[in-house]
Amino acid sequence: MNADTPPPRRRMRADAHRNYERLLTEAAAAFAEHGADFSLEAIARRAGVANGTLYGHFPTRRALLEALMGDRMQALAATGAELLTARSPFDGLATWARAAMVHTTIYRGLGATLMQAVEDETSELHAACTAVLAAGEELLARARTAGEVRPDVTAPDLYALVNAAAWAGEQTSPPQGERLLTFGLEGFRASAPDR
Amino acid sequence: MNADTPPPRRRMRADAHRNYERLLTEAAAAFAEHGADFSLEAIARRAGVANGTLYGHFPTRRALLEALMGDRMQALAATGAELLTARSPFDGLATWARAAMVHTTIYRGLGATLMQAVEDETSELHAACTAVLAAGEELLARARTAGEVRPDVTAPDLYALVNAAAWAGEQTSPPQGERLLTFGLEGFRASAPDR
DNA sequence: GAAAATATCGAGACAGTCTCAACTTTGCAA
DNA sequence: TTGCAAAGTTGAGACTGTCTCGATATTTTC
Repeated sequence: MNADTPPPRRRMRADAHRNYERLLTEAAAAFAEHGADFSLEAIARRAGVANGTLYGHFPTRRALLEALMGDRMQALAATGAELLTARSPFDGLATWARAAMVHTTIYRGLGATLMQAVEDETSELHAACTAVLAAGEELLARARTAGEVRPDVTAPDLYALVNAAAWAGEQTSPPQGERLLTFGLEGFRASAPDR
Repeated sequence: MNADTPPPRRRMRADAHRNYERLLTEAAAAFAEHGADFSLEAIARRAGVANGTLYGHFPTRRALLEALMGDRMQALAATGAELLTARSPFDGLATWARAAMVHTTIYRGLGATLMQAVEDETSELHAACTAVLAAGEELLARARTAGEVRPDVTAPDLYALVNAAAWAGEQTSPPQGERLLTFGLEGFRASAPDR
């Protein structure tokens, strides 16, 4: 994954590219196993590189997380677009929301970063977040038009719900994210469908 | 607040009690201003005490937070009991949930501690959490009986919702906790009231 | 194949958590 | 009142983590 991505504008030196990839790989493994707060120093060590090298490629933890999440976010947006053709607009929305929650849960503690990225225009992830938000908005719009969700539910509401549910799931021992998400989605529903 | 609370079993030495109170006061101020992650070292300094003294009284950050929250939690439980007489059971529940969210928001980043405390039987706060959960359950039960909430909504669901909404509010720049809480509560509502 | 450009290295400054042996203060009992 | 054991405090220091930067090494380019 993320095989040939030279992130800055000009081409990277061969050794630099190697280290860059190695760092991403190790970071992904470490974050998946220990959460998004795992020591950067330890990641550099695991990647067989001095910590200065890590900071050279990724000035902040967020930059590293963002490099890791970019593709994933785009994929999530794409999934959203596919679900636009779901039989029931509401179900499409709900399915997507669940996928988004799984996505957030990939690294424990990731939610906060994702919430910040959406508001911070300078974030590498901002474009990806915008795409995700747009995907959410399309799903919402369709459900709204079908009279299946309340007219005042916004894409940021959906985004916040997904991340908050993921957060709650991380805090509870039989993870409670699913339940919270379900209730929240029910709350989005227009009160009297038709029957 | 918390004027005369000798927390351990045997009476505390006068100077120890003084320091204990001083630490609580400074910690409350610092956490309120800078969030629950504020440096313990700095709190000790502000309290005019060596950091070893702080650790002597509060072995962990959580212990300090717990000492700070105990009374507050009990008060929240009491508020719940009062709201049992609200005109509409659902409104009583909703009002209480909002109060609980404000309560969680007292220190930025507190939510995680509160979520852990409810599950950890060894926590100082566990009893207080249980009281809060019980208060929530009573409000839920009343609303359930009145047919105003779904039968499958539990007190832990309510607790998780409140804390998750508080968390979300901390992450968003016009705080979105209120909205999320509202949607969640709507999701708790029984589908077809009567009209 | 050597200069220029680009990366890496790792020591060290800094901040935070937490511990512990030496020291000080308090309260009680004679 | 005194004095001493118990209780409490102190602050240096071990440790972990973040982040920077001058010296050094590797690649690329011509």
